[in-house]
Amino acid sequence: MSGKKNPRETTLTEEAYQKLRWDIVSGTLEAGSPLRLENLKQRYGLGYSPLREALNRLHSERLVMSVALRGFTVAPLSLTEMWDAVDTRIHIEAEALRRAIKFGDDDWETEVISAFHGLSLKAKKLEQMDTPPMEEMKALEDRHHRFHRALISACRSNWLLDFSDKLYVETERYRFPVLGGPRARPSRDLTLEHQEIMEATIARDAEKAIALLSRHYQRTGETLSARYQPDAKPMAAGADA
Amino acid sequence: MSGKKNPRETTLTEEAYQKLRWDIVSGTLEAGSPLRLENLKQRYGLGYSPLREALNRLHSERLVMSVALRGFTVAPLSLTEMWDAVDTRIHIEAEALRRAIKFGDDDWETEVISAFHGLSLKAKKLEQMDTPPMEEMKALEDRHHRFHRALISACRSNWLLDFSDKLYVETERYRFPVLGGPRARPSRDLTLEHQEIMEATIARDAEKAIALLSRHYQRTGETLSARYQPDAKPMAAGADA
DNA sequence: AAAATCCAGATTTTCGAAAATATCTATTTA
DNA sequence: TAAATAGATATTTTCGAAAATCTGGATTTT
Repeated sequence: MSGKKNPRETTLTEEAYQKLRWDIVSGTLEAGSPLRLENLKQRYGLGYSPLREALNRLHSERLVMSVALRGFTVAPLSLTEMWDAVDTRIHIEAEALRRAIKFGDDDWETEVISAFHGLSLKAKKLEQMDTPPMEEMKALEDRHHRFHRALISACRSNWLLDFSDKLYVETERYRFPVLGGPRARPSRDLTLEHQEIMEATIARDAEKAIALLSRHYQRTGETLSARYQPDAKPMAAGADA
Repeated sequence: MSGKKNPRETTLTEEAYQKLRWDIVSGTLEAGSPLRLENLKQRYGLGYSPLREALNRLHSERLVMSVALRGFTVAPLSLTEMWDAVDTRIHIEAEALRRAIKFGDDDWETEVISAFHGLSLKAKKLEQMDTPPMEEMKALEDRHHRFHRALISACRSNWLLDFSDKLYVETERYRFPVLGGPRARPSRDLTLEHQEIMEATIARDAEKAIALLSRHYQRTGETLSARYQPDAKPMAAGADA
């Protein structure tokens, strides 16, 4: 049932990319650790070519570092890099949201509402579970991404959308351990925050929607900071790298 | 003298990347045309692996399109894409320049001035030539990039710098045929524009510098539009793709 | 005739061996 | 002893053949 039939459904490069990406974002492959091709070949049962192509793609997304002739490593985590991603994301998506609110049509509104619902349902479901399985975490991530993408999807700029995606990937990595870690989501109602953003957007109140979205990201950054600061271990090299 | 000794100076992937990139940006490889591996293998005398890796890298920079199992093509040109790149660049670099002016130190100022001089000298030299050789064009491009990069180099955001680089590559492609084409640079003194930007920046007048930089990019967009509009042929598929 | 099926030929993708390069250890030299 | 050199090992990079997949045209079926 799981779809691993013989007739391949996609390229092996794509498979390698998805698996590596997940293992990095989820922390299975630790930040900073070297990615030896022989290891990966064993681990995923794939040849050199698809692995290299996947690693190069991940390099362009800044999830892995690469030094010519010296191979690949999982990109390090650092608070300053995290904040850079958060700040830049606010700058990019504020503009994108402004334009989406200006240009968005009925289909866009529908997609925003639909994505919000899909997200909040899944979030409620996961909240009630003690230890959600990986599959569910992944599904939640997908819906979260879909919602934020939907908000700005009508901005009519492929470049803004592209950059937003890049930054989503980056911040996903920092957010993940928080979600999975000590289930402390204190004094914060994410679903409410999403709902308020959604409502201001649909109401075409650009300034309010932008302010709410910015605050949403800002708070996420603060949560991550608080999470990492006390226990500096998981971070690669202090908060400076 | 040219450095093609046996002991390799860099990876073949890098070599493939540089050559392909240049051939695309300069228009030698026409927009939209297919990039068959067998051809490229002949053309550059390289094997499949380095070529594929280079093509994937160019794909992530949007210079080539890629469809799984159907190979690569040179990315099409379109006016709307060009304007998207220009507008996004203004948005990104305005913020980056604001921060650079805020944070920049003495070294930064020095680099900005130095880069400006390098650029204006080379520009003056090229202006006096009838048909500048490719090498000189390439050198001018490098200095032009160096100048614009220097302006924002002190912004303290790797993401803004990264995005700016991406957009530079994209716009370079559209700018190139204009430079090489009918040498009509009517009523426009690029060196003066650069100088004004540089001076406002060094004077730490953020608003003025941003306004000048934005206008600079805006005008470039208009020049390119005017260049392409009358003769719609060179564009890939109208102005909509 | 239109749609569906099947076959070459062309092209991409993948593999693992071979070449190139880096890294580590032992040995020599100053 | 410390620095320099050389050799052995580990790792990445590159190559071209083989496998998988697509494309377009001819043949068959409805």
